[in-house]
Amino acid sequence: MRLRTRDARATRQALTEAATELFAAHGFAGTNVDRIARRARVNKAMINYHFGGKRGLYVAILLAKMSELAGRLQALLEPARPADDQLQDCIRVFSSVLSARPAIARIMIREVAAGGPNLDAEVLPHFLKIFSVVRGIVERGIEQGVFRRASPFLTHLTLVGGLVFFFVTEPMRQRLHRAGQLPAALPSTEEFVRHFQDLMASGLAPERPDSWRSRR
Amino acid sequence: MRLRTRDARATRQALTEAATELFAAHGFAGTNVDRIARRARVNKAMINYHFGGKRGLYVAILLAKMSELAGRLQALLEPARPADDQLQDCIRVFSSVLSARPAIARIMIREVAAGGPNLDAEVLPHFLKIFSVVRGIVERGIEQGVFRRASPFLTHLTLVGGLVFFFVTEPMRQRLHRAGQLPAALPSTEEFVRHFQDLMASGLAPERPDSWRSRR
DNA sequence: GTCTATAGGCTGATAGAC
DNA sequence: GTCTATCAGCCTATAGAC
Repeated sequence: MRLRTRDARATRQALTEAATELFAAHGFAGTNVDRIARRARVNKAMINYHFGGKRGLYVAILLAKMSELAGRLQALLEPARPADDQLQDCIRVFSSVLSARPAIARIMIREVAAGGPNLDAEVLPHFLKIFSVVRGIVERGIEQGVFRRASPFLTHLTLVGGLVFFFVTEPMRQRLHRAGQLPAALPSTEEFVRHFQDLMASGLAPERPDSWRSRR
Repeated sequence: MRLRTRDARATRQALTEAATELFAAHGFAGTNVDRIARRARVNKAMINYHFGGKRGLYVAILLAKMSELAGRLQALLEPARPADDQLQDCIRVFSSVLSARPAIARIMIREVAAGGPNLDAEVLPHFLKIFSVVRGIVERGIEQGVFRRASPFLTHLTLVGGLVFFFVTEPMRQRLHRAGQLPAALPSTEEFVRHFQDLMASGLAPERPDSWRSRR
């Protein structure tokens, strides 16, 4: 009896992991349950038994990943620290979560590109939570005088955009790299994180006090 | 005879336009040829006649859009101007092309998320051309002393990432806005472009000469 | 909880008339 | 070039045995 429960957990996890990779690579419609089950080494009827069907499995993945990401980012805000430090942490944690499972970014961007048809009342709040984290950091940074006055929402979009894009495009970069068609060195995640932290930090820094040409 | 040719052109264009929207919204696998044909008010057998099938139509769209985008960006480099001005132009032109047809960004990001299985020897060069435009601007900016030393490739990724992400997410922002679930004002394309130009400009500006704390 | 077998719907492609 | 009719394959979901 205990063993049965344990097996069920393992079955669910195997299905989740296999489906995450396949949904990321081929999209929801492009993935068939046969392949998910084969990859998970599980009978395909288990998808219906445990998740209520292909879409149920997909939504469960969406919910689990977004709630993990939002939770980890929100934890950043608890210790009161300078906003510019929190911004660095935000980029680092966001990257670390996406880096551990690049599939998340690819699934999310597909979902958003479709207009979010599966982002229901359960998943949507996690999206908004991530925005509120970034907004909080930006607004406090402006108050503290460490950031210039920039739109929190637009800053959120460029921040998340830069991060998500890097991880969404990673598989293709690696493919081109292997094929010898990438006209640049393959950047590591750490290099990217440092680059992006620097870019956002100086991009949001207060205007230079010294003379600076005012072109455009 | 002339009329026949004219009709064929119109048929191809109607199919291309309808398919562009549907591929963007639902992906390649999530779009069926019946819907494309119905939306284009064209018989579905025309897809096979004119494009050799669903995938042929998809690849034709990919090629046309990427070649247009790459061509318009490359035209920026012809007049020799300061690199920071060219960067502003690059962001403006890129946004203007994506803004006129947001579907392009969504199709491209889906394709890249899949690892680029349809980016063949014909389409790939246009991707690389876009990179070489950005790289050229960054490298010349560093030479000219208007940019700090930043990796051209990482700069390319963050630049394109921020732009593409904005347009990929636009339909969802509008949906949330209509549903009253967007916790911020809906930003216009012009606002975004200005925000992003400012962010990249100060993010790439040379290090401040005056005293600046060296934290991190 | 797991597995097999199968039903039932949908889809892309094409043959052939015009 | 365009249209209709149709086929053959694939895909999700489930009934029912264990």
